[in-house]
Amino acid sequence: MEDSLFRALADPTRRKILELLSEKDRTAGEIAERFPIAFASVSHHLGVLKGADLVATEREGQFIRYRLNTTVFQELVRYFMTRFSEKNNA
Amino acid sequence: MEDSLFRALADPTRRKILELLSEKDRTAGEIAERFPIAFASVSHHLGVLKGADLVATEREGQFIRYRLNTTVFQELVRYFMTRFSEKNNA
DNA sequence: ACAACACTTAGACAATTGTATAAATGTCTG
DNA sequence: CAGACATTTATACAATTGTCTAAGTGTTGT
Repeated sequence: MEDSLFRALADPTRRKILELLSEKDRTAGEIAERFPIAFASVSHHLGVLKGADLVATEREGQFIRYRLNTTVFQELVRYFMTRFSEKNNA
Repeated sequence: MEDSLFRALADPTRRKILELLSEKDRTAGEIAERFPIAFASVSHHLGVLKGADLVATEREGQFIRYRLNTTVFQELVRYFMTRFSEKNNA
């Protein structure tokens, strides 16, 4: 498991971004307008999420659309389940 | 989901400690001797893990025994599965 | 080519964090 | 109770991080 992955998840703004993306894919601007911080700061967070491979991007004209990389989340769930969680949960 | 939880998981030393505890419960000293950093530093990490409720402690004479709190890991797995992971994984 | 728009990158700064050493707390045994 | 042992807490400091403003890159339309 990559260190960058856990570091990326450590920030609440980034987790909020991931939750927004779990609803549907969104452009950088659509994401940024949801937060009280500067667009550039959100862009920085998006870069961190991308560096951790938690999201992927696709250019759409002027826009850049972000989407969740569900594969990484599956690996994460597997990591926690196999190592730390007891086997008998509902 | 608590912010402290994700912050606690962000450090590689702390994740290593959790992996050690997933094998079996251990005292602070048994954990500390596995790392190249000062005992006090490991103790600090243990405090962070405890603050995030990822571990629990029990005094045993002079020793303090640490154990994994598997409940929190189960909640974590559920958080990731319901929000982020697609449903059709093996 | 130019201007407007969408977004990222660079540079600076304050806040947080990981580590160290030193001091403190708690427990056991003679 | 004194001394040894196990561990935590206090304090300090360098490294990392989140945020900002300003500048840069890429795309569209005139």
